[in-house]
Amino acid sequence: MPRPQALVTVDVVIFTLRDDALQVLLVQRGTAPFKDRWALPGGFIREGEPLERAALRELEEETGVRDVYLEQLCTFGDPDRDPRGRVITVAYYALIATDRQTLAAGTDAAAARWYPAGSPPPLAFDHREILEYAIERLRNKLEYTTVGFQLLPSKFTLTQLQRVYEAILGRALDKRNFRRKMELLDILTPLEEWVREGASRPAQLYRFSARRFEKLKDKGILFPF
Amino acid sequence: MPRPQALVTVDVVIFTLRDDALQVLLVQRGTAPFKDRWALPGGFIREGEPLERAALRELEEETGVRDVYLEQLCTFGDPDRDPRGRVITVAYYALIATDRQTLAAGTDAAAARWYPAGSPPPLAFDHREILEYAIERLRNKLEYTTVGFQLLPSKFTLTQLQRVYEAILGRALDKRNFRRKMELLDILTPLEEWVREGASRPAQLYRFSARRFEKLKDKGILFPF
DNA sequence: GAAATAGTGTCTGTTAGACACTATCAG
DNA sequence: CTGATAGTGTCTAACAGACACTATTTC
Repeated sequence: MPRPQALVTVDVVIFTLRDDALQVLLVQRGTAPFKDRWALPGGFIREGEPLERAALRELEEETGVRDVYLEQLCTFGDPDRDPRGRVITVAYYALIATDRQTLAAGTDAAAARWYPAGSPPPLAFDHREILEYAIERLRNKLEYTTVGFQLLPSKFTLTQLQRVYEAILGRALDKRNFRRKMELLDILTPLEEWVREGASRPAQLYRFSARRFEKLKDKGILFPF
Repeated sequence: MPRPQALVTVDVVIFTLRDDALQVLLVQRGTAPFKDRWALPGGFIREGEPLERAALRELEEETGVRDVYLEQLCTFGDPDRDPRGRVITVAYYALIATDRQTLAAGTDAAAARWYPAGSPPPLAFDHREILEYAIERLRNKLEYTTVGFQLLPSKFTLTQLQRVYEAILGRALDKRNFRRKMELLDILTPLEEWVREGASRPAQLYRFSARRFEKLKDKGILFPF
């Protein structure tokens, strides 16, 4: 029985929140195939390198950030997805907090840009498909996990948190209902700090309480959005 | 930059329901490594073969069934997960209806057996991990999709359907609440047929109505288990 | 005091979960 | 009539969703 070898890459869909919109990091390809096209950051795995570590490496090369939320998404392996031959890619997605989204000055990031996740430019390979799948997964995860907090700084206002949910879900949420649910979930710790956005009443800062969330999970309580 | 080639396999976690318990198909390995150990059905992808088609092929080789529910699970690629070298496996899981679970007479199935999914024998490679992950995924999917129906014949009784949910969720459900929810979801079509299990009152047969389910999905209504 | 955002409470309809008895069949 | 499984209804507590005004700040 034949055992064809394959090349293996990892691609990372790196999300962040900018201007109250879900955005994704894209890099412009410098070489063929798809030269000059935009693509998801990614590359070949190295000898002896675990898949997730390869994804973390690509992520750090492009953004300079570490310790971020990273999760495997799906594997794409159509025989003709890459004109160079049989290349199988394991896709990951990552969430970058708004206060950590500076791009690395490294060589790889020469042509890297944030794009609105919902309206990217034409993408190389099957990266459009990967991106759409990642958005859908993120939307689902938002409903029963706390991934949303990964997009915010450690201290945030309730309005900022609501913006995260609205940006990902793609619809407006009622302020009072949103706050009531957060109150009910009891996973936020209010801080004795306030911030002011322009000329208006200051907003109280909160911190995510992972410990309380663990208790909720044990009881099987899920998020209600 | 080095581009190490890798061997790519697919492994399939094939679930079915037997004796009111969730069971999984395992095959006994005939060759090293892990000779004589039980393992998930799977094997190397072929030249030009898409991943999902490879999984379907393995599935059919072991069970003889086609047209079953199959979904990609996760990809495992630790450098030392296979002593033969860098072997990356794309794991799938499949659901076989109780009335289609006859094993193929083919060569591969020489040593194939159903085992309770929760208490398998020692497994080769990292297959134990793959199996546990598949069970968790199935449990989650049960709550917001109709995968449960894939484990039943096209005609089934409400009690059979409840057994599916109980087997996968691992807990007893209240008969009246279960039936009320199914009634409410309105995705079952009652048939004018009854079956008798032993010496008792006959039970009405139902059929899953995929069309009504699609309507529910459009409205964003999910399953309430 | 005008503009801007933060923050707060009630009502209603739906649903989840707990709970026990009658109906129909074979032997 | 016994044993076995099918089938049925109510009450309560929790939650989702709709909805509008006051509070605090800058300029």
